[in-house]
Amino acid sequence: MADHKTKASAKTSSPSGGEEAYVPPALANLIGYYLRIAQEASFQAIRQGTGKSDLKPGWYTLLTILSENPGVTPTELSKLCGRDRSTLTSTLNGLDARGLIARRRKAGDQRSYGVKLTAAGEAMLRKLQVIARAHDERLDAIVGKDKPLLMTLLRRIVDELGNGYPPPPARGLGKTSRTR
Amino acid sequence: MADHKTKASAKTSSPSGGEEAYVPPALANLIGYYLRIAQEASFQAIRQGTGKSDLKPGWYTLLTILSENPGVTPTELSKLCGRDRSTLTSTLNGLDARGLIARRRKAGDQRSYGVKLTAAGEAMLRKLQVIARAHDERLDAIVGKDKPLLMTLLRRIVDELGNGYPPPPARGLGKTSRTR
DNA sequence: TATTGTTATACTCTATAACTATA
DNA sequence: TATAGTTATAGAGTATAACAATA
Repeated sequence: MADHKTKASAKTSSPSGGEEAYVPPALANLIGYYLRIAQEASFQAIRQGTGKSDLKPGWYTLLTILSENPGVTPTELSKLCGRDRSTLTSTLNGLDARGLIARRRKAGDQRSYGVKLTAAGEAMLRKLQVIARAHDERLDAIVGKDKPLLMTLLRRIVDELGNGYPPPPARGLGKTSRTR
Repeated sequence: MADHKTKASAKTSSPSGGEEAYVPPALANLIGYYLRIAQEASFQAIRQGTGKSDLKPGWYTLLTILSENPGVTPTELSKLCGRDRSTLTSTLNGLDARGLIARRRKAGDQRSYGVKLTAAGEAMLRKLQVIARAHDERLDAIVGKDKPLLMTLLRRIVDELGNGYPPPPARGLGKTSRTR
């Protein structure tokens, strides 16, 4: 269920947001826990910005990457955003259907194609940027002068955890496949 | 697809982890973006700890809350963890099936029941705690002396974003429309 | 009528495996 | 054979709406 309209007990709107989040004492000092709920709060705030509109927050990163790397192939794109290729197909279809991207057959290789933003795609990206910027300005205001340090710490977490700690199951010579 | 066994291009294991994450320049200075990828890296690292085992990382928070609030009802529990009640049912069933929790009918109200950890549930929680602690120690090592500040900042983000910013859509006493 | 737990359903995101058409 | 993109399928995770039992 979800009594959202049941009566006047009307919490905010989402079950997450609203009131003060209860934090289990045992978790209150864990970086990992706060990383999660802070990210959740942030993401949820963004959703409120895009709302029902055709702007899917999930597109933002993808459009940004496309904007900065016009002509990439889906496989390259999947590596850039760290997801499996197969997860991109339907999103690309959606973007294509909305005229936000153009797929152009590669000259040399008939199997592949390059993806780039259309004018509409660039426009959509700009709209999303406005939302993203507004959101991050709010975050900037919250963290204030400590932003540089916060960014440093988060970057360090990404860099140090990001690499396969349990070292690559050492399965043979990985022919240099690079992220690119 | 996912040619994980196709040949020697062998990345780490997950498409996410591995190599250095590519960060689109346009996003590199956004707190929200780094919040997300840092959280992703953290979560992914935890998964490596639990692996295939019967330990679902998602259980940790729930078991912790139950441990600290023995006897809560599902509805109370859903409020404590900020999710809709309906999302708890299947998880509780799973925990129950594994003998990790016990459901006991309430005396006063036949509709509800209290949930508490069994001995096995406490044991499972302890196992998860070991993993969580190890993980957070790694994070502690990464952030070093700046942990207190990092925690303060993350907490501030949660607190300030967490509350319904777009104030409750001011939807009047809508008691009318009910489910059925 | 209101509330509790549950069920049904759906949507997002992501993954693996297998398929096709090239190479 | 190996690679590129796609399809099929699956599984978390979460949401809303509706239901039956009980209050």
